[in-house]
Amino acid sequence: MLKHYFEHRSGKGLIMETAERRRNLKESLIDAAEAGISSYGLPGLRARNLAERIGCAVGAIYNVVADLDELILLVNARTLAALERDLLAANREGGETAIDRLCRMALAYLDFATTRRLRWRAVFEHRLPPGKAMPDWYLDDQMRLFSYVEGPVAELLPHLTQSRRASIARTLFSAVHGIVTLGLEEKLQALAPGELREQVTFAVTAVARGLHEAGA
Amino acid sequence: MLKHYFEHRSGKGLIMETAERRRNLKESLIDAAEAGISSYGLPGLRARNLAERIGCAVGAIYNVVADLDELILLVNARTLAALERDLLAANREGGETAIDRLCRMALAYLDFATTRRLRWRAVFEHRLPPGKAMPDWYLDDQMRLFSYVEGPVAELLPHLTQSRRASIARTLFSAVHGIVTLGLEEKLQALAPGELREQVTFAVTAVARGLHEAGA
DNA sequence: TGTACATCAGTGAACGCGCGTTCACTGATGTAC
DNA sequence: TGTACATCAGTGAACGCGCGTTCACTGATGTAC
Repeated sequence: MLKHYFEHRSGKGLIMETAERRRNLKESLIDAAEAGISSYGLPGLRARNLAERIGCAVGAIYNVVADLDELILLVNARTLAALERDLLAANREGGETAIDRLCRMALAYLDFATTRRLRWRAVFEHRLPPGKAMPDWYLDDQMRLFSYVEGPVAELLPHLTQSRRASIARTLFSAVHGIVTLGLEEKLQALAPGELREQVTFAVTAVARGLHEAGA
Repeated sequence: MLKHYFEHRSGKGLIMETAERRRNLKESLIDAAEAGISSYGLPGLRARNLAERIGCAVGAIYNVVADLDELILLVNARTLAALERDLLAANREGGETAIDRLCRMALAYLDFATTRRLRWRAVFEHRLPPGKAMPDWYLDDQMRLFSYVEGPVAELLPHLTQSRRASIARTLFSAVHGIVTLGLEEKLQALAPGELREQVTFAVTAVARGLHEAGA
């Protein structure tokens, strides 16, 4: 039946009209959700709001997405992907030492979090209701971020086992995450803009030096 | 008028009957709020819930507290005070090197966060509505935590300026905070219990060594 | 000490709001012949 | 190509819920004389 449909219409440029509209709707739904979160954080994601912004009825949302939770996950996945790009770029950029590359990645993380503060925070603040479990693809997206730090770490300490390297990469990532998180926390006394950058590079180089010394 | 009241009643053991009941109510209100948050996080704090738990009417809450937000702040202040005690104890405990003491404090932080996970998380998750500002006493409570790290840091690097020392202390604190936060995040792949402890001491010693080398 | 009055802690039903989600309906799009 | 029918994307009013907060009321506690 579906095959027949394909054959029947192929070549007319009208294939899957409605399926395409569906995709477009989903796309602009995510766009709108992203915009809302970027401006107001997770509370900026309201069904009626989204519907108004993309010009559809509230009910239409549920043709394309099961939940608002699913929508948040989709937005967060985008955020993770964007961060991933920035980290990769920072890692590739130049041919300096591993420590330099680690610093650049850490600073890229800081920049990302600074410029997309609310969207970035949503990744950590959102929690699914008690019953539901995170889909695997999302968990993979998260874990992959840690792995980008492994390259420079391996270069710095070539004789590490795989699991040890992964552990150190995660530690390094988490430490930078903490400095960025508390540094951007407006509940705390604000840091001078440059000071935060300095703290990040300082911490990364200190750890790296300490590692190097310990590894030797 | 109030004086008269004091004189009139003094020595009867009935002084300030109602004021005392008020204090008691406030106390058990905070207790109940703390219990709710400890079990269910911030969503565990509901007016009707609290009233039921302490056996009073919903309205009574508002005789003693302006807001549920104020109540959350009071609970968080308690949490910060408890953490403060643990950190101080860890700092005082023994007479070893500064690095050892830093590690013990970091581990104390980890233990605290582990055993009081939801209550601890509430400190970071709670946000006041856009209009309201954090009271100063609360901000002080938060900033004071950073300062406990300064002692060992000063010992490690005696020639630092005051502001540099404060900055390094904050960085160290934040790094540990990040490792603990992501390590306990159940959204992420769980770490083996011992591995997290190892990561924390590892990071602290690495930074301390790096610092020492840089300072020399 | 006793009495008349004032205060205000404590009550809990009711208010008001915001929100996610549903569902009976409609009409445009797609299908079959 | 044309026609009758089926599907299902899209609609938006309505449902249902949970919640913070209020407020008219009551009675116990405190005050004045």
